[in-house]
Amino acid sequence: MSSHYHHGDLRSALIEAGMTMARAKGVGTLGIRELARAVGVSPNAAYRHFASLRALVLTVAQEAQHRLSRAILDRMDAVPGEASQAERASARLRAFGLAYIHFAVTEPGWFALTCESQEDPPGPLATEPPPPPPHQILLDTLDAMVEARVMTPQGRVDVEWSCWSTVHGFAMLATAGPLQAMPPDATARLADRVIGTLLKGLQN
Amino acid sequence: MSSHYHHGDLRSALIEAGMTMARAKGVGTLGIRELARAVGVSPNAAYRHFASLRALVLTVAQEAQHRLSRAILDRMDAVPGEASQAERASARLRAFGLAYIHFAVTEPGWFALTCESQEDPPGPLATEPPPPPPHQILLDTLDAMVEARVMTPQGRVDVEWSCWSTVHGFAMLATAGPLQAMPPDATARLADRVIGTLLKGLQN
DNA sequence: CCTAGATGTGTACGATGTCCACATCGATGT
DNA sequence: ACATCGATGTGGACATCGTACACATCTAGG
Repeated sequence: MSSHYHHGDLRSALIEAGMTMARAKGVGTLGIRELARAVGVSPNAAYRHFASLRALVLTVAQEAQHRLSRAILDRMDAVPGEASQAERASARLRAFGLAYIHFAVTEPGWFALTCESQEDPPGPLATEPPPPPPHQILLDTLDAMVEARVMTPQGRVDVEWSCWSTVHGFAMLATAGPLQAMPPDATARLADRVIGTLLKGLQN
Repeated sequence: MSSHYHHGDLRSALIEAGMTMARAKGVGTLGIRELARAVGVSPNAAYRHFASLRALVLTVAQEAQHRLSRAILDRMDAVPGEASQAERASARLRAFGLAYIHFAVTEPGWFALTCESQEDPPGPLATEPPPPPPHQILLDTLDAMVEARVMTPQGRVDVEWSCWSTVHGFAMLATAGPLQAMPPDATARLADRVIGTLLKGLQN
């Protein structure tokens, strides 16, 4: 019989199973055997597509990072055309931070995955071109701010690390730190304040 | 013979072994069997002192947090008496951030441990009284700033989260993120800049 | 001195990541 | 049409891990 001895697209199936499992039970629970079980396949089948558990996790992490980027871009593109280019540029930076934190709070499992995402040599690229990584989006957003004259070129130097530190740090505190227990709407309000003082520090 | 069948102070020995191992090989490598082996004792002996591996790790994490607090307090106390109370208060906040980041960069294994430190019910307290947790140190430092009139009471609201987000986020980027490869002195300079823009954002 | 509790040992079980040999399938060339 | 070969999936084995259970040993108090 032409049974399902061959799965068809095991690689994608494993990645997807990894995403659902990370979302449901956290990053640490990702395991070769459990993932293979979820897909209905022998544990060793996974080794035809990934060199090790670490490689699998890294690939899933890359997928999680893509979703983060898309969430950020969606929210930034939803920023209305403000009166001035300057206002719009600032509003887009604020949207970046809020989207980053919102993603972390609403999908903590996926967010934890994005933190594992390092340089990755693995397999074939996805069908659709990957979005730019969050870091690149941030750089572009800041460049747009100096172009809109809301930030001076010398004020621009190294500020990406201020932005990323603040936003990433808040996301950490909210998902794995002392803000874990805070209700989501309160977290969102606090995030808005924190990003506000960040923007104040960036002026001129 | 009064052999070493009983170890004497196995609990402390396990904690210390956990600290050295976390420092050398990272947090993820901490294991009951390996720690017991390092102390020269049967794996199950550890269970007389800790309910589980998780409990052991949490206890070691608490010890790491104490060292973080002491490192912060040391550096803050080394801040010289400035011309004004106001300058000194600001300088102490800056010292807090720099000490936090310096600890993370020089002892990444221990810093990763402090991130696991949650509320902990475990065993007997240490002989000497524990230092206040970093969060409390930060709160006191900020209160001193409003007392020194370098910050208004309404400006004080929620700023601890701005400070902690920035400093903790930078530490994360430097130890587990894209700044990992940066040479330590460059990291220190960048940290100084980032804390600078944070302080600018806190003004008034 | 003897007994009871605290502390350490040994064995065992289930689960995991990964290696190896083998089975099965789809495409390819004759 | 058919043999073959590479890609893909299976099964079994091994070392390691956390941890539970029964037992050994030491130390303190009556």
